[in-house]
Amino acid sequence: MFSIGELSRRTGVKIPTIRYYEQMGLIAAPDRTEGNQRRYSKDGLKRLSFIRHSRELGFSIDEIRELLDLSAHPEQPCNDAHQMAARRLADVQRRISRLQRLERELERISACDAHTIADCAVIETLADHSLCETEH
Amino acid sequence: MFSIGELSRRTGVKIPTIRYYEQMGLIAAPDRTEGNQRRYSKDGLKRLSFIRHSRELGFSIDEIRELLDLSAHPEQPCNDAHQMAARRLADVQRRISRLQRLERELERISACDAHTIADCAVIETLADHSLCETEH
DNA sequence: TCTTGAAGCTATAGTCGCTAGAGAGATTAT
DNA sequence: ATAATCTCTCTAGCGACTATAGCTTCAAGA
Ligand SMILES: [Zn+2]
Ligand SMILES: [Zn+2]
Ligand SMILES: [Zn+2]
Ligand SMILES: [Zn+2]
Repeated sequence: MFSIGELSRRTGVKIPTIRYYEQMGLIAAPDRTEGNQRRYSKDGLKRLSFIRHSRELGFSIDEIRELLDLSAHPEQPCNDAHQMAARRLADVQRRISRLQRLERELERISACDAHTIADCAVIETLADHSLCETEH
Repeated sequence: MFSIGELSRRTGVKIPTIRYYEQMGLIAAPDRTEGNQRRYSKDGLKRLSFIRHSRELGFSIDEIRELLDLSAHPEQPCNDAHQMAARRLADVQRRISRLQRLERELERISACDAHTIADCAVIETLADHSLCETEH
């Protein structure tokens, strides 16, 4: 049985975040001591680790709720899980390409060799998107 | 003189967002008609376009405030603007590499060829980060 | 056993950058 | 004149936390 602080240390999830997850119904309300403090089991630790890892991979709270439901039914087919991973992947790829376009523009404007604002490529570009090479 | 709706159409910034920017002090409160409706000038249009483009390139509201201040002083040196662009670029690059690590992991787990949750690589990986190839 | 300091409790509000809705008043076109 | 569309203010909500205040409980050392 761990206190919330120990659970936090073991999972890397901050204490207020653990309480927030409890409120959101992602983790069950754990048993309490006589003095009303939360005490977690190994299962609680596993569940929170699953949540943390899913968050790190970019799943939303709602998606994690679904993933937790899936993982509780080992005999079920895993198509749904595959679909969710595929959606996540597609989203990550969209973001990457958007950021890469930004990267190109920022590199371009960072190459400004003017000395005053009046001629600065950074300021000029911000004022006029048609100076950009790509859409964003 | 444009109404807020016309300003919105011309800049692509939604009406509530324009009012929000006014409240945040990014744009000055414009003149009003007798009936209390906002009327914008060409200058207002320019300023909002600058803001929109800066947002698209990823600058925060606070950074945009600084950039607008800079652009109002054409005779000043532009080092500050360069520094801000460089910080933005570095941040974009950090995000890209983080997303690329996620992309690799998501591609890996999406290659699951199991049929049930019990053996599904997606669920297994979420439960255990040590199955990952990279940090994230 | 007592004391002290760390840890935990609840409840509320704040973060960022918007976005949505209600209910009223203004403007424009026919 | 009337109807359709716009605009007004104000308030609340989004997601995923994070911070603060004021209190109570726990655990370890004297
Ligand atoms: Zn410059
Ligand atoms: Zn641009
Ligand atoms: Zn699978
Ligand atoms: Zn991992």
